[in-house]
Amino acid sequence: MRALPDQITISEVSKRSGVAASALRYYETLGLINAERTEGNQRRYPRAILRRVAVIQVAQGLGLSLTEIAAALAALPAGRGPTPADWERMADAWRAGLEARIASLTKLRDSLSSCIGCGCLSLETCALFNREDRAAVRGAGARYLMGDRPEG
Amino acid sequence: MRALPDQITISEVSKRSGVAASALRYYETLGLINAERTEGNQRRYPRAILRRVAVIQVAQGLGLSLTEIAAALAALPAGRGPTPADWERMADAWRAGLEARIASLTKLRDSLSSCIGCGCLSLETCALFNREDRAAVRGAGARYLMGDRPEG
DNA sequence: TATTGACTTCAAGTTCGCTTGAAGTTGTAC
DNA sequence: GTACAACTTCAAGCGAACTTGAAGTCAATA
Repeated sequence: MRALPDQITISEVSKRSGVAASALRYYETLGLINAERTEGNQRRYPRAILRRVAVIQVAQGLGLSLTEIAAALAALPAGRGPTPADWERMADAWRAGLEARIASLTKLRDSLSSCIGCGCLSLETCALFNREDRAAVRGAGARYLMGDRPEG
Repeated sequence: MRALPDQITISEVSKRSGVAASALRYYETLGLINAERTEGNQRRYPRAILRRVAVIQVAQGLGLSLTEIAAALAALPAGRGPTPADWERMADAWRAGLEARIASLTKLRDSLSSCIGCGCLSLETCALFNREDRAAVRGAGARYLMGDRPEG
């Protein structure tokens, strides 16, 4: 009565979630997930890991970095899947982020449209040069795309 | 009567455009910009370079990769700034891309909202797992974020 | 003329989210 | 008990968009 029936291997998690085993190991180094080990040091996951991985995927799809996701998941009980309440709280915060992103993209589009309309080439004074708008466009990766550095 | 008054140095371009000199040199290796050289091999730019760099910045802000921008700029006369007509053509194409991005983010937000509403945790069947939506979120960088690989 | 600051090239480093490969260990099925 | 797939760790590589550093050259000024 040692091995519970819901211990699954990394390749099974990989198959069921669509996330490569190497990626799952990588997530572990970042503290997004964790696993118990067999006597021979192999990972064994509880079934609830699938939900946790699913949430990670959704969050990534929303454009969050793994670090941000790690922070969100850190608020949850240990290595298990989130409860409906947890999920609701997270999703709500993420939706707000999404909406902000949509808003700035819309603003950007409007600027571009009016820029086309007026045929302006005095770009220096153009609304498109608003830094905030530009920063909001970037998705995952390329975090230091523009103006994020101290630059001595 | 050799040196025309509109030849500016790389540091001046950098100051006026806000783009680091190292970045300008990098752009040159990618064919985005180019410069004449002094006898001593230093770069000298025509003033029109500022408009060209400005357009690069706007395009980046819209989420285009430098390679994509290079392709767009390749249609323009040599190393000079774009004419109003050029700009209009490019901006129009870019606006279309922006609108597509806004549309998929909006769809994503709606999925997330309904997901919150129903409190669903059967994430596997959730609209948020639609790959197309997720792929559309990424901005500059992280091109192979999900599902872009052959994966033997 | 000498110095200083701006410039040059080239190679290597950075971040993010992984993948790939090497070299060795474990688990399972026969 | 042995074969073989699946696992382990660790180091290195990728791609985008740059930055940083080294080592040397050029331009302007006192």
